[in-house]
Amino acid sequence: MTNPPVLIWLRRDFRLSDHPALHAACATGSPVIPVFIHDDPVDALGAAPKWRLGLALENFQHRLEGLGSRLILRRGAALDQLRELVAETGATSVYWSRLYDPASVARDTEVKAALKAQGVMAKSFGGHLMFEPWTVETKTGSFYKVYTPFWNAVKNRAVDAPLTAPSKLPAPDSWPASEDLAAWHMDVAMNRGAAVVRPHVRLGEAAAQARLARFIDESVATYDCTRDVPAVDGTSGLSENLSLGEISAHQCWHAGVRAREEGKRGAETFLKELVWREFAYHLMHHTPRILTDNWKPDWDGFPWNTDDTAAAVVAWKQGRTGIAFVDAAMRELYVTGRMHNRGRMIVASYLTKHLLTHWKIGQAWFEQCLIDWDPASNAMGWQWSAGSGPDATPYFRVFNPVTQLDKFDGNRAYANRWIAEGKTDPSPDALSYFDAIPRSWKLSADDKYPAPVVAADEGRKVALDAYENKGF
DNA sequence: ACGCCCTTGGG
DNA sequence: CCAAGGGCG
Repeated sequence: MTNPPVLIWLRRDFRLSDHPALHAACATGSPVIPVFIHDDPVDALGAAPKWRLGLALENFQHRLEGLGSRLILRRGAALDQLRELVAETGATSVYWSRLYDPASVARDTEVKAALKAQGVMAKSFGGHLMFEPWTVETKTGSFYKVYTPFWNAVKNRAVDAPLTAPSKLPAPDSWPASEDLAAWHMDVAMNRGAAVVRPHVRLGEAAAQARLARFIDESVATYDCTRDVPAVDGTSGLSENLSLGEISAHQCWHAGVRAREEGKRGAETFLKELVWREFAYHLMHHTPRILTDNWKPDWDGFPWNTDDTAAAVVAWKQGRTGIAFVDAAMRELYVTGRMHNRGRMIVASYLTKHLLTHWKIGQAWFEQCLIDWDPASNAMGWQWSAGSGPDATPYFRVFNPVTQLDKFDGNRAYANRWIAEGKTDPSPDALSYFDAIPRSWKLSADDKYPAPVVAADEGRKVALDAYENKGF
C-alpha cells in the first residue's frame, strides 16, 4: 500500500529543474500526478499564446513520459476537475506554483479555500518570480512606482539557488483518465500559417537551457550594446520560455551573476532586464487595473482613437504603414511570434503617438500575436509607451522611427530582412510573411511598398498637439 | 520638507 | 538644451 498521491497542478511552469512545487511534491516520497486543466482562462488566451501553450504541453508530456510519469489533461472548471481527481485518485494534497494576474489569484484563492474545507492539503509555491511582489516595499511601506529605486531595493537580495530536477517521479498505482491534447485544437485560432511560425519557436526546457548557456557564452558580454540592434541576435530570447516557465528567472539570474563575476560587461544590463519582469509583476500585483485601465487616471479623457478597424490601425497590424522600422517589426511579430525589444518600443510609440491610437488596441494585438505573451509585461510596456503608465516615457518623448532606423539599423539589415516589396531579391523571411498572413488581407510581395500613413515628422507634431490640448 | 532623480529621445 | 511632474529617501 503506497502513500496517497500528490497532485501537482501545472499552469505556466513546464520545467523539471528549479521547480519548488514539483520539488516539494517529490520530497514527500508519495506518488506524483502532474495535471493540466484547460479552464476558461486557457480558452480566453490569444491565438499565438494558446498555440504556443499547446506546444509546451505536448513537449512536457513527452518529457514526463520519459521519466515514467504522465501529464493528465482535463477540461472544465479548475475546482471541479481537481475535486474529481482527488476523488478518483485518493490524493490528499494538491500543489501548484503561484500566478499573479487578478483572474488567476481569484481562482486559486477559491480553489485553495474549497480544497482545504474538504480536508485536502492545498499548497501554493513560488517559482515564477524571484521576488514575491508583496515583499518589496519603499521605506515608507508602499509599493514601487519607479523602476530604478525598485532595482536598488532588490539588486543585492539573495536569490534562491536553483533546485535540481527530480531524477524520477514516482507513479501512482493507477493513472486517472486523461483527455487527448490533439482534441483540444489549441491551434484553432492560429489562422495564420502556423507552419511558418513553428520553426521560430524555441520549445521546451532543454532548448531554453541551451539558449541561456549560449547567450551567456557568446552574447552577454556585449549585451549592453548589441541588445539594441534588431538585426543582431544579441538578446537572450528567453521571454517565451520564461512566460511558460520552461526556464526559471532564478536560473537566468544565477547565470547572469556568474557572468558578471567573470567580468562580462553586459551581464549587469541582463540582470536589470530580468528585474524589469519582476517590476511588471510588482505593479500588476499592487495595481491590477494596469491590465485594463490607464494607470494614471488623468489620461482617461485623452482623445485616443479607439476604432480597431480604422485604416491606419489595419495598416499598422499588417505591417503596411510605409514606415520601414514599424513594418519590419510588425512582420517579424507575425512570422516569429516575437519582436525585438527596440521594435516593440517603436511600433508602440508609432501607434499611440503618431496614430493617436489607444494603447489597448496595441496590447490586444500583441496578446493575439506574441508567443512570449505575458500579461504583466505587455500591459506595463504599452502603458509605458503611451505615457499613461507608471514611470512612463514623458509625453514629449516621441520616437522618430526614421531616425531610429538610421541609428539602430544603419545598414538596413533588419528592414531588408522583413520587407519584400520593391526588392529584386527579397529575403526568405520577408517572403515568408506572405505565407503567414490570411488570404483576406489580399497582400502580395509584388505590391508597391506603401507611402507612409503618417510621416515621421508629421506624427510628432500630431502627438505633441494632442498632448498640449489635453492640458498638461 | 526638500532636493535629487528619472531605461531606451529629439532637434 | 528641451521638458512635467512626481517618486523616493
